[in-house]
Amino acid sequence: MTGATRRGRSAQGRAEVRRDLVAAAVTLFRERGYEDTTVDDIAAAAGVGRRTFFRYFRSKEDAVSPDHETALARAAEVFETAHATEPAAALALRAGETVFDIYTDDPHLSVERYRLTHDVPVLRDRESASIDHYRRLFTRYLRGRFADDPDGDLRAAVIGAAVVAAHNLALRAWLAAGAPEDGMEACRLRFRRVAEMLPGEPAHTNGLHAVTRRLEQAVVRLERTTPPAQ
Amino acid sequence: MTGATRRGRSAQGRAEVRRDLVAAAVTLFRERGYEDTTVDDIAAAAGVGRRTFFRYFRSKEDAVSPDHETALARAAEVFETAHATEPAAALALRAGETVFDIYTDDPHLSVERYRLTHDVPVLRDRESASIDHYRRLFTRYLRGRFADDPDGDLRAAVIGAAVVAAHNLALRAWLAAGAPEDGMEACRLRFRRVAEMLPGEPAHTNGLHAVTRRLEQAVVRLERTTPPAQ
DNA sequence: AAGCGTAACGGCACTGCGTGCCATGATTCA
DNA sequence: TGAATCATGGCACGCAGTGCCGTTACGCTT
Repeated sequence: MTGATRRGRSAQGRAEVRRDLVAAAVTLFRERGYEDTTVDDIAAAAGVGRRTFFRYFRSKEDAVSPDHETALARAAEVFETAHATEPAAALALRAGETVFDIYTDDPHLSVERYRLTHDVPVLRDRESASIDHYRRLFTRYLRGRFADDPDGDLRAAVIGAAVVAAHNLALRAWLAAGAPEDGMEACRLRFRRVAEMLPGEPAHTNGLHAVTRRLEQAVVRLERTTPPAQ
Repeated sequence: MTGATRRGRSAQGRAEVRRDLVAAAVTLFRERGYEDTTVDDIAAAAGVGRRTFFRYFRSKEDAVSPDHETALARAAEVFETAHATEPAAALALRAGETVFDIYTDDPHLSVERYRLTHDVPVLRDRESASIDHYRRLFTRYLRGRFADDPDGDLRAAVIGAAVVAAHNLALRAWLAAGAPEDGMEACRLRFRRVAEMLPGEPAHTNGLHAVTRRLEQAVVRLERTTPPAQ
């Protein structure tokens, strides 16, 4: 298919060109290296003009992780449409799922992207910045939730950073293992374990110790008067 | 001072040129905007050639935060020379101090830099990547510490991300307030409060939940057979 | 004091990214 | 069939970053 025959394509054609460009970029980056691959090379490999490449991607780096904006928007939608009574932890899980979806769509391509972002410093830094967008989004939401707490800002920052880091750890472990189909459940479980490590509600955390003490005393008191059942 | 008279300067001269370039860059970025300022403009404002700019900074962005490598190296030295018995929290505080030092050296310039990284998306993303270097450094160290723990990786990721986020929150709050001299102590205190929100030793944390569960079950069991005391 | 090696500099040319502009060809709709 | 629209390719341009080279100032030796 020459460039001429591709002119004036439909929306379906656009999606196809986009896929071709991503595939060409990822392949060339891994074969020749990121720095030694020019946009001309990518465009030529995909059978389009150089100018067209920049109509699909804002930059050369964008061809590696072009779905970031979409994923971020979806995650933002989760927070915006969330009911105020939904626990923050559950919300984080739901938002995390929307991000997972982006990767499970095409596991093989996701692994290639992961390797690139792992090996090429420029792409690694770019991904750090992308991930920080999620952190900011989540932290901003939490800050609103914790507005009444005395250390609300700090709690929001800590929990936001921790959850995003855990999400990323789980995701990267899955990708590093080659993104096996039966590994996504372990990935999800791993992500969920972050909840155990988070500081709970301040009143709740402090209360937890108090409750523990109170229960211990109650048990001691009761067991002193009554033999345990069974 | 013309370019000709500046040739063949000493090491002291180099530091001076470096300062001039940073000052020129920060000033111009804030006056005309980052995108509308070229490297030629910066070099001309500092009285040196364009080629010389790139002998002092790897990129245009580097002129805004040129001390990142130094700060990262100092923080790394803290971890490398740390004794194995020093608590991780104390270590984080010490490493955080070395980073604070970079900013307290020239508070006014630090504020200008903060505003730039706050306003210009490109610089913001770049700073996200820089901060992530600290996170990776700290997380890597913690992973070694928690190597024996079952969820060591996750704990390292969570604590590393949380501590760096807290450090950044405190630092940015201080900078946003104009970096007052008497505000650094509040900044330090704020940073230290992160320790209260961190997950403790896994045995401790899990134990707390386990104890709670066990006690609750005991109470239910006992209350089923015996009317509550009092 | 003269000479020499070194270090820093400025200028030039080049590659490559990203963008504005415009003509061209395909598609869709009236 | 003709007009409007959309996507494309090509061209030119500005700017970032790099390699190369000639030049100049400094420090050190003799």
